[in-house]
Amino acid sequence: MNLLHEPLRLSLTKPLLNAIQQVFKAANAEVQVTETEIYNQLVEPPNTDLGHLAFGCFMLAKALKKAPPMVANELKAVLGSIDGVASIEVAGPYLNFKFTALGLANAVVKPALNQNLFKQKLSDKNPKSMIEYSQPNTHKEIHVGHMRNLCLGDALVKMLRYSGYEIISSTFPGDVGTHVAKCLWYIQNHVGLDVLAQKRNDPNRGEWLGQMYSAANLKLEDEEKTEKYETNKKQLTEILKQLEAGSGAFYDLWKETRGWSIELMQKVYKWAGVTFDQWYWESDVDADSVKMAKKYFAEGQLIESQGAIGLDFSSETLGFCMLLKSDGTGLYATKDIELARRKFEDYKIEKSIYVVDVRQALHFKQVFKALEILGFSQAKNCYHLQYNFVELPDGAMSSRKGNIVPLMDLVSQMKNHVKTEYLSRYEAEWSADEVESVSDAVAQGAIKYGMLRQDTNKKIVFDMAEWLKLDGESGPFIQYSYARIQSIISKFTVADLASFDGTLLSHAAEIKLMQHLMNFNSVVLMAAESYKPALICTYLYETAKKFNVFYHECSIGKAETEELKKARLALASATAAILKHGLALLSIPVPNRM
RNA sequence: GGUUCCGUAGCUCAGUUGGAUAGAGCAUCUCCCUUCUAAGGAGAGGGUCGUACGUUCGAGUCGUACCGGAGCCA
Repeated sequence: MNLLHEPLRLSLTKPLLNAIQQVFKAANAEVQVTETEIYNQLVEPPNTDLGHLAFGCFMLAKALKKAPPMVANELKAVLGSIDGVASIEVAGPYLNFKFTALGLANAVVKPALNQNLFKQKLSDKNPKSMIEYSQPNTHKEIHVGHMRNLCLGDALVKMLRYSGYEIISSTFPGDVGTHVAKCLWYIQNHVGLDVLAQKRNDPNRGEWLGQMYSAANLKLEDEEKTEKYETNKKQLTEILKQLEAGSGAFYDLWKETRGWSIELMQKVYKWAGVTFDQWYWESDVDADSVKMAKKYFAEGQLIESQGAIGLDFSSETLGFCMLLKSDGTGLYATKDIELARRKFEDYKIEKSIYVVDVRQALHFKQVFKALEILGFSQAKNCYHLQYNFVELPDGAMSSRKGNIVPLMDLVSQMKNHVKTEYLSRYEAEWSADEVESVSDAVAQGAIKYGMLRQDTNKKIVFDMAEWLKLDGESGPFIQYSYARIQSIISKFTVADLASFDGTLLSHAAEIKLMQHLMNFNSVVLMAAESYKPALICTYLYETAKKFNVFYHECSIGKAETEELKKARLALASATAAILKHGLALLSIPVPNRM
């Protein structure tokens, strides 16, 4: 299925296959096992003292009708020596392999130094895919909850591209709907257009708009049971009518203020380092989606039920998927079907991934089912990557209720915290520009790592005080290790690093580090194909931890010989390269010092 | 009521697709800066993997039922 790409695992598969064939032949048994299967069954032992890779003999034992330890012994007897392997030990049902320092160094330190490690194509099946993520609404403020979506989508795009997939990234902001009407209604009736005019020159006009939206909701809720209710409702309906008609004072106001929100989105995307290949707008698919639904109804592909038009999936426990309300207007599902059609046609994609929170699970099941019924063969390759939401210690976040933490607030608090707590000691030494850029890089590390480290199906409780703690398992921990390596590299320059002697890297800390480094591409591929950026977070954290042990136990500056110093420097540089490439997959930059 | 997800150390979470002695961080308690950045390292304590059956050589991982929490639908 997947290309074999990890050289040390690969070096064991053929000898193991030969040995297995011999053992089976001697037992007059039929053997059916491939190199790929052997490759996939090579696991890491619980600790490095046992070995660097292990092969469990359970399956073979079953086929041979013998006890696993016996099979392990038989295999060892016929295995002979393998290039780059220092020892083969039997431990119960396991065959444990230890590599030589040179074998490890050649397999991972060299290719990391010359960058070849990062140029491998990891997967041979790479359907052209689109990843849609970040669907913020205009006229609302972007908060920390949106960041989880942004980080997930962005990391997936980068991980899959790294693995060899052709990926188109897209975003689908919601720039129409009742939230827009509410916001404009509040400005018109409770703030005044003169205040709005002043806001034209405010660099934070996008944020202001979001605050107006929250204020609008509070006002409307307050007045819901008063005599003002009917008036408010009428006014909102009028605004919506103008927006739909595409003309009138509110339509002009919408066009202008929509731009303000888009500015805010772009500010956030720029900070996060995110770019989209394609921007789809809800306002753009809106009208066409209704036309499309009417056409399908005319063709007899949809059914009518109590005045509404749609598809009945109740036999599949998906309920009724409404596409046209009795007043002839469309719904979210209508738009998503039209949007999906455009994605298929515009880009000829085979696979379509949606990064949207778990609350939309039923919605996407219905949409994918509808696409299938309507004859889109790509429907079976539509995938909803659902993640659990971010909430505050006192409950769910909601722009409607106004209890949100605006993303840019978190960013500025984080940057200030980094400056005052950590960077102040460099004030005399560093330029203001460097303090600024390093604090920003660390803030990105803290926020993005924090959003990605947890599995997608677990919710994140956002507590500002907790997020500002930057020790232990965190993005900055990894960045810190990287910065230390850069510091060493700049201090001890060695000519012709690539010619280091790998046999010298025999210290336990060096072996453990290399043994871990060799898994980089395997972890990235697994993370990419299972849509789990958290796997890369854990891997990089472990890498930094193992480097720190090496750092404390194996001095580079005080190495006994120049050759050993060179070899350790090569290992440190290779580690830095892996940390940098790994963090880049999570869109986290690395500072040269911090 | 139907349906999906979650339940692992005091707290927040990992657990390589069923394998070796269940691991990290935070918090608590000890050590280590005249040595390449202490945002670091070494060590200690802390577990009935929600409960009960079942599947098998083997279950935190798979199945069934129940308990508790969350989401969506009606």
